[in-house]
Order: sequence, then structure tokens, then C-alpha cells
Amino acid sequence: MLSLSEENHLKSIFHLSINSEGGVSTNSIAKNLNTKASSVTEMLKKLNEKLFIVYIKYHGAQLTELGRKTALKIIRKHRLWEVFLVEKLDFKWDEVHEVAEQLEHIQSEKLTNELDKFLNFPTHDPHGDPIPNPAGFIKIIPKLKLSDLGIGETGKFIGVKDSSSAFLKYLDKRKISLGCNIKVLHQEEFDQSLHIGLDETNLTISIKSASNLYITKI
Amino acid sequence: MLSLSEENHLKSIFHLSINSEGGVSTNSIAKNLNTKASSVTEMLKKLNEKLFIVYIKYHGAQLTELGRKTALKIIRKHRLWEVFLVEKLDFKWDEVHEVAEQLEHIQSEKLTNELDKFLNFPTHDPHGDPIPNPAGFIKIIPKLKLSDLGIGETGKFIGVKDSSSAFLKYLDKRKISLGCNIKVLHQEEFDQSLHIGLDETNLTISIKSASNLYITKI
DNA sequence: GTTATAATTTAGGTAAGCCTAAATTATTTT
DNA sequence: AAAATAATTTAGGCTTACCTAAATTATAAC
Repeated sequence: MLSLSEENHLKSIFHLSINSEGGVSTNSIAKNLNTKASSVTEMLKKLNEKLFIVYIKYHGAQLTELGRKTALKIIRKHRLWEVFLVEKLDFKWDEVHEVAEQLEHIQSEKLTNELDKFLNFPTHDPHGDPIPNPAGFIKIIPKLKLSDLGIGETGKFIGVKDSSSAFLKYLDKRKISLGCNIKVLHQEEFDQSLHIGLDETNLTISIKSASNLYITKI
Repeated sequence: MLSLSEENHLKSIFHLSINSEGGVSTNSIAKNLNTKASSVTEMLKKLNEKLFIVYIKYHGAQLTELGRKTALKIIRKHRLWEVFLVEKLDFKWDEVHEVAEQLEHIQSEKLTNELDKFLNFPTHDPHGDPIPNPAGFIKIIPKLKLSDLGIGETGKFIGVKDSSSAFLKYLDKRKISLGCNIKVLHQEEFDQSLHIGLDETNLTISIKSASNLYITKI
């Protein structure tokens, strides 16, 4: 059985490896977990020993199949609990992360699978991220950002990149919610901000915000 | 914020102090938590420093008001999660303890109180134990054991002392469930086993089992 | 291709929470 | 009440997961 810290490192490596070729760097993990590089090095050695990752000195870490499955099982729990918190306990989507970070470490396959059933086998968490199946399988869809669309194109809002509370509240205030259609109307030249159409209303968002919104073209 | 081990020690002291005058002994805590007496001594010193207990060398520990409230908040979480597992996730009453032992350490007042609301403010857990309120208040009712009843007397089954899976399954098999009325019909002389009446049926249970059943006289 | 800089690892240290064995104190027996 | 036994504490070690500072390796700049 894995320790809390081991689980967190695996999860971190998984998330960091999505947008990076080759190994995940020691420093990026340290930043992600709010620890120091030297602590990460130690842990990488251990996870390598235990066959969860392949770690080559000075060249970062890569998950093995075992490591990937293990990480995805933790992520499955995290996302199921997020759904539970929002759908059953009236949490807002910006309030769930911290609590789910704790709940994801509870060890009980029965609990996880019963929770899944109780929630009616949800496919996505409240931020639009897909929920892995019990075996740790997930289909990763290459995601477009709103900022990748051209003028005149329309996308369906399917997830957020940065799910910080501040950003989620920003979206709430502007009534930008999961599943809605967004049309790119115009781009300002001087700061690249985007004018977008959303249902009946038009609004302007910064390029930074636009690159935090995942969409599929329609 | 308390560590997992600190929380477990407080909980243990609380439970052990119910059936004991004066301080709770080092050895009893060690047995309860499956550790060694020397480890407990260390922890008692620390909890004393932090004002959760009054600890006098060689004379055991007693909870302060702070310690008692803290223990009861953990117990509140434990019991609420047990209700959740049984009522929402189809766990049997003998399957919940281990998982609740993990869930009770999740830190989020909002979570606990929303869970309470979601479950419709239950007053007792699946084993008949009362659930403390958010402030850590509980009314402790002095409980009778079935073995305390005299011949001919009837009691209502309100809880179990030992909630081991084996004992709970034993009760299930005999259809002895929370809330049912039990009449003591006769006691065997040679082994003190009890003949009891339960709804339409009669059965015999050992004195050991009878002293694990909490009842109120009716 | 050196050199400067950045990233990473190693060495050595700390705190928490556990352990065993020895010493001390309390309790029970006689 | 003294001796025997049991309970408890102290002393000293171990492991995990952190840390800082120094050494090493990789990468970028010239």
C-alpha cells in the first residue's frame, strides 16, 4: 500500500506528463507539490524501486503502466468525490478541490465503486474532467483552448485548465458554465482580448482567460 | 491542527473513560490502538502540553473539556459516515467501521455539516450509538445490558457494545436487529445462557452475547 | 567549445511516531 | 510491611518525509 506522499507524487507526475514530452522534471514536481527538489529526488528513487516510474538521474521520471493505473485510480476517486460534493452536498465547483484532495486517499474499493453507482456512473467531474473507470482507464481527448479558435468559429465549453477558485468564480459571475456554446466574434489587436458571444449576450475576456477554457469545435 | 495519531489517541481515551473512574491507563490505550505503552506515554505528554488531557505520570490521562469536545467531533464524523455508508451506499452494518475510521479524519466543517443535512440529521449510527451535535455535545445515557435484566423482564435493543463484524453477523443471522424487543424467559444454571423471546420466536444466547447487547427496560 | 547559469543530486540534519530493553514506580500478595 | 509482580516511564534506535547547503551534472550563452 502506498503512503500519502507516494500517492501525491504519482498524481503529480501524471498531471505534469500530459503536457510534456519525455520525463517529468524534479523541479516541476517540487513546485507542484510545494516541496523541495531534494525531497522529490528521494521519492523518485523510491517510486522507481517500486516500479511505479522509470527514473533516470538528471533526466526526470516517467510513469510505468503500473504507475499510470495507480495514479488514475486516485484521480478517479478525486473526481467522483467532487461530483458527490457538488451534486449531493451543495458545494460550489470552486469549493470542492481541497476536500477532494483528502477524500481521494481513502482506501476502499467497495466505497469507490458504491459511490460511483450512487452517483449514477458520472462520466465527468464538475470541472469537465473525465472520470476514469474502475480499472484506471481513461480516454484522453486532445483539448482545444478557446484561444485556439479563429474569428467566427464556435466551440462548446467542456472544461477548465486552471481550476483555481478565483478563475471559477470569474466564470460564474459571467455565467460561463460547462456545456455552453461560445462564438469568437472579434479579437482586439493591442491586448489580444476576445469578444465572444454566449447565448444572447456578448462579452470580452482576456487572452489569459481564453487559454484557460477548454472547448470542442462545433 | 491535530495529527492522525493525536486524534486517534483522543478518541481512544474518550471511549475508555466511559467505563472507568479516574484516569485512563497507558496500557489500555496501547491495547486499544495496537501500539506499545511507551509510544502512548510519549503521546500523553504531548496531548497534556497541548491541553487536551490532564496527564499525571503513572496515573493515566483524563480529557479536559477541550479534549472531550475534540474527541466528540471526530466521533460525530465517524458516526455520520457510518450512516452514509449504510443508508446511501448499501454497506452492511458490519462493513462500515474500517472505512469510517479513515473518513473520520477528513477536515472540513462544511463537509461534516452538509453530510449531516444530506442524511437528514440522524440521531444514531447503524449500531445504535448517538451522534454528537456540531459543537461536540452528546447526551450519554447509562446503558443496561441484556444480561442485567431479570427473568420475565423485557428490554428494547438499542445498541451493541462490541461491534466486531463477527458479532454483528451473529445478530443478523438470528434476526436480532436494532429496536426490537427482547424478553428474558429463563436462565440456564450451568452456563448462564439466556432463553429469550423475540417477536414470535424463542432462542438461546450465551451470557457473553447477552452482555454485548445494550437495552432499555420497558 | 568554453563558460556561466540553471537544474539536480548528495550529504547531513530534524521531527513525528513508532519500537525494544532497561529502569522505575505502583500494586498485590503474603 | 516487605517481597513479588505488574504497570509505566525512560533511554536509545529506527523509518519516513521533510529540510538546507554543498557538490555535481545539464543546458544556455557567448
